[in-house]
Amino acid sequence: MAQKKFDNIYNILKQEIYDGKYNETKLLPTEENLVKKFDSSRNTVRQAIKLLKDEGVVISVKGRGVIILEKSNLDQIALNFKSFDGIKSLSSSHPLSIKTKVIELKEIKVSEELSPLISFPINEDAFYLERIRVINNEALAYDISYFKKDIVGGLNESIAKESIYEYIKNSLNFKIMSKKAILKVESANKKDYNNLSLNESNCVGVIESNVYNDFGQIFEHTITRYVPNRYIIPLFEQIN
Amino acid sequence: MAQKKFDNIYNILKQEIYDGKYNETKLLPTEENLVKKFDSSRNTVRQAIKLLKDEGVVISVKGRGVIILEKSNLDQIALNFKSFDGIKSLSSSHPLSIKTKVIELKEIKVSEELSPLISFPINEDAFYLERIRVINNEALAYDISYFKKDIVGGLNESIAKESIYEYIKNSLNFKIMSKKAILKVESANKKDYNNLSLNESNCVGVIESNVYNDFGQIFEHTITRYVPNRYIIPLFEQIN
DNA sequence: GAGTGGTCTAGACCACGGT
DNA sequence: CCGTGGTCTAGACCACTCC
Repeated sequence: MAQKKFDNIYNILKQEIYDGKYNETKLLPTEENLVKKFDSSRNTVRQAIKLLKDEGVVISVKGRGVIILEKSNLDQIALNFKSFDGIKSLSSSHPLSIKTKVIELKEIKVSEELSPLISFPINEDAFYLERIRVINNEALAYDISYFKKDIVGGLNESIAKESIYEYIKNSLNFKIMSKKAILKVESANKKDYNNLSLNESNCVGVIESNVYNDFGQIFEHTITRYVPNRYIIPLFEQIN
Repeated sequence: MAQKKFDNIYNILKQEIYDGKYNETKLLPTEENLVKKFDSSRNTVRQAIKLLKDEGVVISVKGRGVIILEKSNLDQIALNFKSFDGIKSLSSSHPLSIKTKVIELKEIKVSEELSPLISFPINEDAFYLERIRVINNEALAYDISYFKKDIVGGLNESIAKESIYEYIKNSLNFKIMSKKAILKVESANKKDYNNLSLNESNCVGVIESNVYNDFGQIFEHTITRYVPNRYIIPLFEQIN
């Protein structure tokens, strides 16, 4: 399943936790015991534990041990949230018919005013792309995206209609490495009323994000605006 | 400043990056060179780099190096976002007058219906607390919180009016370790209209969170509902 | 092929929690 | 006091990038 040793240990421990193997103590075996159990070094065991910590499954407390977190109702909701650009549709009980409608795709030069808003240099050649996400015949979200032309090369409507990320993964010689975003609730504007199935609502959720490639360059800036009551975004925070 | 060696290295590197020392290459020195520079082991250097990665300052690519991320307009906004329960007020140009108004504080027994909603066991003794956050005379957010009585002990109105977290930190024998949350946009309900300065808006942002102590126990469940156009929540995601 | 970060090992001492 | 996780060292080999 996993060739990396610490990844393998991580998976086994996660499964064992899930199966309730440590329910009595609510503690993982000590690192020393895990070293023996998996015939590995302590560093490797600690890497596996790090993964569990990052995921919110355990915390480790010096002098006490590695403690399994109590179950939360938020866990289930936040599970496999990868479905739709990091935000998860609430209507996932039925198989979704997700359609992407391309409203506009054009080439632009980044203006002085636009530049600070999207973190692209002035005069950069870019694609401007506007898309609506229609789920089960409701327009639940739309995106305004900017892509740097010199990084993504050629974009056309058929690529934009399918997955641009698939296109990047399969056809381009860089990788998508990280994403910075902020999240807001805003009053709806004219475009929102035109594009979205807002019903009586007069607000939208807004996610504004920059996406980086494996050279540390921003190649995409996207503003996603989505209707209320349909999406959730999972968060996890470690204190200290 | 920092007694931990890797913390010290992290701070120095972050400052150097900020000062533009590596602007030409957009690369940190190789790990081997950092080992020499800081007279440390490679593991220690890698821990420092790990901190920079977690913070979205660099990415590391095998065979290429540790790459400094291009600056994003979202960085500045997301900076020091610790101000208000993890969400940052947009009106931070002036010093804020944040007041907390306690609406209700009572002891309850968790019912069968409530239990799955807040991840507290049925019949658990808990405090129910309702508070409004008034910022510059506007009611911008309110919280409904549940605290496990056997963990937080005694809560009273004067504690609730000030910071409960300060009370925990100073007076109780456990630590706050992690927080799981989800974020939604919802239509406003009656309570929202009563409690918040919604103006014309008919939606609210909702953050629902569980907070853990250093025994892995959930001791708090809070639902925060806040007005549109006033808050942002920063997000950061590493791919792979 | 040379240089990079990723993984892994086998030790050591320290700080903290619980007894 | 003992056992725990936190930090740190000094090495090794591998997978990947780039020339």
